[in-house]
Amino acid sequence: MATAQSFRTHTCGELRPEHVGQRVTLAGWVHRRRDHGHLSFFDLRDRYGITQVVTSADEAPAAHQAAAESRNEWVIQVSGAVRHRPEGTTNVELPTGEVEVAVDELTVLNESKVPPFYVNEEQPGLEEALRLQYRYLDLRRPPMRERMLLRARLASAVRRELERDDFVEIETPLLIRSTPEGARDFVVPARLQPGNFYALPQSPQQLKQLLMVAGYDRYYQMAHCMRDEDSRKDRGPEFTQVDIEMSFVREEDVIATVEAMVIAVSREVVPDRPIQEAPFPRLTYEEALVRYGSDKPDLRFGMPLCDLREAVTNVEFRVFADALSGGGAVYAIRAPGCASYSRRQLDELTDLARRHGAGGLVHLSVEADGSLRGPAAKFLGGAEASVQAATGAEAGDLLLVVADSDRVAAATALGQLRLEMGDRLGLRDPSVLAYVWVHRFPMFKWDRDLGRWDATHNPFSAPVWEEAEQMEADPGSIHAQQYDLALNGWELGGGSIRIHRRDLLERAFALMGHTIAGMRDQFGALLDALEYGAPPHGGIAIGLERWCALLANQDNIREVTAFPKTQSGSDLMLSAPSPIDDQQLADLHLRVNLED
RNA sequence: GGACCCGUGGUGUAGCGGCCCAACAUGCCAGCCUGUCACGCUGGAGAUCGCCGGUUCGAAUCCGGUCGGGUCCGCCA
Repeated sequence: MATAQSFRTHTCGELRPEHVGQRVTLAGWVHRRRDHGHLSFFDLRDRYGITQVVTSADEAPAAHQAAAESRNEWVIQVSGAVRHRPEGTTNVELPTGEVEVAVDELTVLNESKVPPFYVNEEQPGLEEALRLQYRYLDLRRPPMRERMLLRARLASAVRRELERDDFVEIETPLLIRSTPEGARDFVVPARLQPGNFYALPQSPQQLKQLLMVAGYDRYYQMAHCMRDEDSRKDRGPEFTQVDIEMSFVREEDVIATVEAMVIAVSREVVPDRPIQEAPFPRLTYEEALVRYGSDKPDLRFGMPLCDLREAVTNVEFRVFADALSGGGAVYAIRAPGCASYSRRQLDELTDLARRHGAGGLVHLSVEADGSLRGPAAKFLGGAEASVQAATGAEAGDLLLVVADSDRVAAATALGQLRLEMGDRLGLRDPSVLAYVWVHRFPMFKWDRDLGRWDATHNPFSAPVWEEAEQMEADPGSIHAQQYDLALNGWELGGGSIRIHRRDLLERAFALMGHTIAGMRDQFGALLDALEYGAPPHGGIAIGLERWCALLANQDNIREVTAFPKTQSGSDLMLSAPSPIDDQQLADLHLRVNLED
């Protein structure tokens, strides 16, 4: 309950029958007015709710006159007695719906222009650009307000859980050093050091590891991070991560600690959303890839990928044979009851598969007599039965098959089709929270463009200790102590046990083509620190906006961000970015070159 | 860097070569209305169809470009 103030005695979400008879003062926005001439009703709104206030020409002529002149979104202050609404006129939709305020005094605190969109109604088709331009009005709208309050409760619950568990919040700087690893940096010119630049953090990765060396063995922070990369609905140029790091822990310990926090927070913040499975299931990266075609699988539904290698091994169909002989794979999913899909629907699915890297899509309908129908059916030779056995297909089902000489490409393309079919068949229950850990990622992947091995995740991640010796001998075979947390098909966060010994970190970096001098230059502080008693440590970072969006059942992080950027990085309200004037440029020793 | 979709009174939509100096709903303004809660009734104002150029006798409608927004690939953890 908010502290009492002189402007108001109560909020607009507060009054109940127990207040009847009291004289109260409320202040808020005119949400909607219903003017009956001699009697008028106002819904008065603030962030706590809506209360109906009434003016009457007979009882309070001056207030009634002021009410008649008031308009939506004006800010007014009203005083009067709380009374029961007459029999049969209560509003069960409103928590305050049993009472109303009989206004005897109305003060207009500020007028409002007619807003560019409805503040008092949901408007599904409303142009997002307009909402962003007038974000302060958009944020007034109850659904947006609920999401902002949910986000606040989420962050608050996270803090409470972590602090209860002895974590300390430590802020790290926003002006740090640029490193070429990872995403492109946002950069800030250093006025006092002409020609030099700070970078804004992509994450406080090195700093939190240094805090471990410093002995703050349980650190967390609501860390603002910036990455100068193209936006998506689940990522923007700036975001907040729940950044966590712990010392004297193994992978088990971090997972257990974070999982307990996530469960407690979820139950507190969205008590009506069931957690599908707790303890959270754990999949290795390999299992996730092979069963769901994703390293962030949506476990709310089944429809697993089926490996058709055995089933089609003797089939002469070129698409399959080439994929298999090329070291690839043939995977299928079974879409129950979709055998009657139209040409158009199948084309859409084929297009989706292609967009996600598949060469094409083979579709087979299971006929009533058990035979398979489809353009590729005639090439299957005698393999129909084995394909059906491998997929469990029954009459009326649709089989979607992707073959590729790159097994990861085949699986991920089909993984996208799985999600699409999950949507089309309504299998992705919007109420359920299906958290899942994915771990044991390959430590390195071969980067064809760079011609060298590169870290699959964060370059500071430790290898599985028992595998570390083979690092140089067979980089592709070893795994990182890396774990991602996924929720309903989104990557919520990721972390790892870090390398805490300098020699091992140098070996890992060397493998990725770094020279000793280059390492010293970019990561000197961390390398040095590892020589001063760095404890074994590891952590995780959870994307707050993604988590919040999922808890709010939104599929876009802008819906849980107060002032988001557009896809092209603009702030439509502030008109940022913008040019700066010549004097500012001169102070920063910068010259703008807009050629090419 | 690329692909696709969207852009018509304040807002959301319809119109997709002449019947459109543009229709509907809502909002807005005015009048009436003493129990409404998307109050109701009556009347009124309001857009040259994102912008530029082209095709055509004729363009909101077709074509090209451009700007803004979105989704996706690349990128990004």
